[in-house]
Amino acid sequence: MNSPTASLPTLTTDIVPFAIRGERLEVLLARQTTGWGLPGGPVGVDEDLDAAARRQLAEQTGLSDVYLEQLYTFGRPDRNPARRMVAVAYFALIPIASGSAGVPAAGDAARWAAVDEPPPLVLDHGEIVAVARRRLAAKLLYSTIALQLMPERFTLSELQAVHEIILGELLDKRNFRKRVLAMDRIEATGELARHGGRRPARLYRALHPGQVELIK
Amino acid sequence: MNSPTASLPTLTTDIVPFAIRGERLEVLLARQTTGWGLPGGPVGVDEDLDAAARRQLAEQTGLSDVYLEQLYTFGRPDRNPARRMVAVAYFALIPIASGSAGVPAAGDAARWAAVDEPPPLVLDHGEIVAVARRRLAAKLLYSTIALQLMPERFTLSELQAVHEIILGELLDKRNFRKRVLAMDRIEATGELARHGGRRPARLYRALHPGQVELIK
DNA sequence: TTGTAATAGTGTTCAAATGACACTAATATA
DNA sequence: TATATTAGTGTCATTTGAACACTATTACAA
Repeated sequence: MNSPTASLPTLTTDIVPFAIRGERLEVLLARQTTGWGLPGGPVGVDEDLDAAARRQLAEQTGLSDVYLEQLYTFGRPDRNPARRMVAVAYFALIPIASGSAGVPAAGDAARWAAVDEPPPLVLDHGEIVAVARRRLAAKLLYSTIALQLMPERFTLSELQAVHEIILGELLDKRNFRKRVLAMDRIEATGELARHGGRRPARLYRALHPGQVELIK
Repeated sequence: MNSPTASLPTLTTDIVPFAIRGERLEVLLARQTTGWGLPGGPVGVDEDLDAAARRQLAEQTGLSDVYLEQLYTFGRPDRNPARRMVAVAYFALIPIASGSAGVPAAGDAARWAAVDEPPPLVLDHGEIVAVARRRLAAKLLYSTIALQLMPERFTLSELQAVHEIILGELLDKRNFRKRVLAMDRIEATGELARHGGRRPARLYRALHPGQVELIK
């Protein structure tokens, strides 16, 4: 091994970028030399870990200004047969594309994949996705993390659908509304969402966008 | 852009070894050149992260076979002014010394300190201890993690005292017993603990020692 | 204009879990 | 044998959580 710091593992970040697309929870993958994997890569020698994750996500997928949370550090010596690498894993939550923009998935260097039917991923990235998914589902129940997946304005039905997709089960509409409104972390904007052919829904917004708060 | 073989941050582990001693929650510190800090140090180039934490804990404090859990990875570039270091932090839970043995705190290379009145620690180790303490308290409420701090046999009063010390509040004896027995993770051994001058208490043991299970 | 299809929105009731609360039992020692 | 000390136990009220069905509003088609 001829790395300049022979006694040290290479340190990288890997990011699991989640978004709700269509009726599914999906992950944004980045093309790598040996196949599809998570966005990520080496941490600069004077670069903050969070900053490295943000930079790599932006460089490899075009995504910026998203919610990012450190997940776990994966360091099994055999996780990369070629070279010892330790990965500080993060997950990112990307709001549902509201209207035009959508996610700027840079050409064919990136692609979305359903979390439930993922393609084979390089190294242990499949395991990292699974850990991230469990963490996300667990946090739904006692935090406002789901709001990070929503656009700036959203209906309660949309918010409920996001919960149902991540948890993989249907929720009772009345109980769900009681619960999220009792949290007191969203407010009605007074506007209505028109979607044609049906009753319009009230639009809500997060009271503290960008913040994830623990409930109870 | 940083190439993978450019200079790399040094990767270390730091361990927060908790134990209940006397009526307090304490942390075991290791003497370092610049003062007191957490046990830990550089990860070997082909060494697993968990294994590195275990090794360093054993080398620096003599402790082995303890519960170890990855906490968080601290990587602010300025956390060590001398050299860029990224620390994968763990916490360890050391059972209450039952009887003779006690903790083999290797001479004056190690010392215990109360978590609530810690001495000044090197680098950001004070912050790491605080994060670990919060995580420990949070996990008390929905897991069997407290059992890792107990000796093989213990009374319910002792277990309650451990909870009270970590949570920093008094608990109702009847409700506490109802709750821990309903978890169905400990069993009475049939033996009694004699302590002189008072009614003897039944001794219990963990049904699945070494395992930390989530409840509900 | 009226009917229909589609989604939005709203309370109550029962069961389960939680939290507050006080006395008797068993031992060692004075 | 009296006292001090800790162990051990049950009930009731409140809160929380889960199940459950109908009316309201719109766009569009007939």
